[in-house]
Amino acid sequence: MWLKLSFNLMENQLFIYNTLNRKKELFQPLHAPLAGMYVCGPTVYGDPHLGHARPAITFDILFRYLKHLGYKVRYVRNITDVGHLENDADEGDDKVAKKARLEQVEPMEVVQYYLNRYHQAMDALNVLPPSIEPHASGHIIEQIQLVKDILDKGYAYESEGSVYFDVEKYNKDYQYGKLSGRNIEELLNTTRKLDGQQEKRHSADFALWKKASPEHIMRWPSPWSNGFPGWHLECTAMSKKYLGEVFDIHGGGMDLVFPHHECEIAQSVASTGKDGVRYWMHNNMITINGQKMGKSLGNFITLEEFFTGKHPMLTQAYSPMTIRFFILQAQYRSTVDFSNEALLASEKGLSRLLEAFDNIENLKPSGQSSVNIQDLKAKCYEAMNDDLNTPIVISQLFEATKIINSTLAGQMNLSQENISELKNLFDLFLFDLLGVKNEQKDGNTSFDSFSKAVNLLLEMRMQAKINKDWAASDKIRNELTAAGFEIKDTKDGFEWKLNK
RNA sequence: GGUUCCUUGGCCGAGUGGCUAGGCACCGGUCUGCAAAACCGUCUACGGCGGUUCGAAUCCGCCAGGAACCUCCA
Repeated sequence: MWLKLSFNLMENQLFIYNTLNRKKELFQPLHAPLAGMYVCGPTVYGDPHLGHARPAITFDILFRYLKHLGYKVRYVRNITDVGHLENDADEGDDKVAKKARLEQVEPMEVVQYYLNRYHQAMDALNVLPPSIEPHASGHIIEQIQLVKDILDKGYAYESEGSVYFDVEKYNKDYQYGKLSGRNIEELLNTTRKLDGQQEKRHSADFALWKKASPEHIMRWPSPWSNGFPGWHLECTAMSKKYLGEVFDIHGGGMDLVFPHHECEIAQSVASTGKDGVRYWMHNNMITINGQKMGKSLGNFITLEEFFTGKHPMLTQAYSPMTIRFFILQAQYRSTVDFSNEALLASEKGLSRLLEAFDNIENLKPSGQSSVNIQDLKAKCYEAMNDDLNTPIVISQLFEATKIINSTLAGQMNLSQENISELKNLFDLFLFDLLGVKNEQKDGNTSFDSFSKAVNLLLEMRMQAKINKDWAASDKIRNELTAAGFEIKDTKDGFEWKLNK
């Protein structure tokens, strides 16, 4: 184990883009072979949409790759179930509480319902569950302690039962805004005049603890009031609890850079004096007609709608693996624009890869070969090491596909060694690391008998062809095609697959 | 208005100075009873204008267009 570990870690130099300095940096965990990563999970008050799939899949790839490199990874992805206000200036309803009131159920029923839906969608997308999935509501004690710590250090103040982070004071001692590149002094100077009605000293201050209004149902006792924690607090408290005061990677969507992650840094530095996070990673947005797909814009399509095709903008249903592959065909820091055309292209491309993989077992080895599969593999590693450049990995798999198909067509020769290398390449990169599932074949126990029946029909068709009974032959093919099968004639017989 | 970033062929998307990914679509060919699939080939782009350089999609400047964040959003 140790030999393998050191080999992998030595051979692979993973560079990741760090939002803190906008550069690709060599990943060197604090306590190798341990690696810690924390990713902002969903606020569970609505169905997960395509946008939620992006960070989930992006950091799933990172999780898988780090493990493959030999790290012992602790992956924490939180569930926000309290404290996320729908409006802001730290005013307005809690998102979960509002939904609960509208649907006349317990807030935790809302949370459980949408969390289940989220898990189902992630499972369909073959996103591995994180090591720990902590709920904000389950860590109120830790959050209260964090507020106390920040108060003790003098970077927060109490105001009418609520506690706010003192951004101005913090900025004098440290630098608020270094992640997002914001010059907070300008902001402070230009917005100094408040109307005096507010509890906050300054509009840039953010809530650490909010006193609950009488009708607010989610509330906990604290030294300051019966209330609830501010949104930014949970991530700092829970990452510290499970990963330590300083840990390796923090991920999330780019839209969280400011204010959420900026505030996390401030909370961490204010309470412990240390920058909690060494590598900040942010995935870009999925757009629709060039605009961010988001809840507030109302232009989102839920994952279930993609899987069922039931949305006016969708011309068909798309399998979870199509969605996953579509997302992986773009580098995670690029925006990716949704369209039916693009999704359809991914669907076809993916099925071509999977067919090629299935055909590896049909390859006949021949003595001489001129291809170098190890070279493809090396390029895949190189791409993964370059800030998880999955589109390049995929392009290499298409190169492999070309080799497989050309060999099948008798235009190329592969040695037995080549063939097993190809199998290994797909197993490792397509299935293990990119996390694609071969859906048609996986775990379908009735598939065998089903296959036998289809094979029987097609054998009858072969017989008809030999008898030059084209009417019978075409009838079988046409009916099967109409039933959703795709039939191919080959040199020695036939192949078939079921579309969707 | 401030901060950050983007603009690549019909579409989606890689590519941080020379070796000009990949997918999908289209078209032509091979194969086939006819198809389909597969294979081969074709199409060779970098928003505009300047600059640096022997050489730029890639570096610099200006202009145009777009996006994200600056309120909640992955």
